[in-house]
Amino acid sequence: MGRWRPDARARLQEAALTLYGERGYEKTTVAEIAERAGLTKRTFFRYFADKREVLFWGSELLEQRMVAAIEAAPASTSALGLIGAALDAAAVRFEEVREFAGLRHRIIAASPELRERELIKAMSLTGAVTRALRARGLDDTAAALAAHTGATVMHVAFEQWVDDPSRTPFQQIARDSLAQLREIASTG
Amino acid sequence: MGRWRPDARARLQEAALTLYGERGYEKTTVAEIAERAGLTKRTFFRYFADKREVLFWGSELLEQRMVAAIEAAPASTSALGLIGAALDAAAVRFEEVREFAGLRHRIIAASPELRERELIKAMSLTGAVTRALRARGLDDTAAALAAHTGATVMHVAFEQWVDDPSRTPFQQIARDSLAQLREIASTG
DNA sequence: ATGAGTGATGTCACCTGGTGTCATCACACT
DNA sequence: AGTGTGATGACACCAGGTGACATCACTCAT
Repeated sequence: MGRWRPDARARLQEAALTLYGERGYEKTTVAEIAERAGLTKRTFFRYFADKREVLFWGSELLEQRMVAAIEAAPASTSALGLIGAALDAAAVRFEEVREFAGLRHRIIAASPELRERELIKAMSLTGAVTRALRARGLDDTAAALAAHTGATVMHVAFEQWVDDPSRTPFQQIARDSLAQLREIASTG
Repeated sequence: MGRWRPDARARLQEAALTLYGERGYEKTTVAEIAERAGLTKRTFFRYFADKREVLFWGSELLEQRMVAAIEAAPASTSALGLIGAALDAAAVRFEEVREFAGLRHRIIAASPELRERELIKAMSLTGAVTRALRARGLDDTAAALAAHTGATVMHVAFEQWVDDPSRTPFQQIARDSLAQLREIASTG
């Protein structure tokens, strides 16, 4: 073993998730998280900008994958087709973290402070998707509308997926939701 | 004059707006705001739940007025017509506070922490509008879609209105934006 | 092998947001 | 005159967050 136990960041994340789950976010102190990870409060703040961010580390990865999926789609793909590709990429990521997704989601839902943070992350993601769609030739309005639509579908599908006991894949739920929305849009 | 100078809340709001504008949100302490208002930090927190909330007090009023407008619309009004009525109500409110709107908007835009708070307020508003639309007989999906659409239009129109030197009324900008969206939706 | 970095961590002091608790005191009401 | 009452002040305290500096195992050039 090296000088320090490795994976300090992962240990902090795990400790935080456990403690937030056991006592709730507000009743957990950063010092407690750090102690459980065998570190100090100061080190916690070297890895995470604040007490909330420990639950959101890795969200850039989701963003990158969705943007990459949009960039990689065939040239003829329609706007909603691009959204579909991005949602498929999100599905892959979600399945990777399914183990923690339910607990994490419940923790966030229970705290206004964490919900605020989640919202701004979602906005950031929508902005990135909008830019990726513009880069694919969509005009500003169409890109923004499509990105927001994708965000709505992702949100709805996630809620359905996250605590689904039958473990239906996210991809399937998202595709169904998107198809449903297509129908509403075309018949309304 | 009574025992205390009246309008403690308004004094705190004004002091906060001024100081946030002069030094920025993060470099202003609550103690400074309170002092400028002739009060103490403890009293600040009796009027406002936290340092951010002082900029958002009154947002329930906007919500109430928009919901009331939806409730009061003629029975035959379409979904987008209800959104239009809600936007008209918002316009009235915005013109009432136009004097402070620009500064307030710039302060919020400059601080991630304040943008988080603004987002959650917007979500709360969208939720209230969704419920009001459901109460008017729209099904869940249609209500949510219409409310989100309204939120998008309001956001876009607000950005255009808030620092417009020619002082175009919000109502006009919002109506134009909504009409534009109707066109996009019907031709797309 | 050795001595000078290097980088992750610890230590400590500090500021500020936020809260609980009790004191104060002008006013109102009896 | 006496008794609330309600807005405010005073004070102590906790926890999130930061800056500055110390530590110390490891690396690498000489």
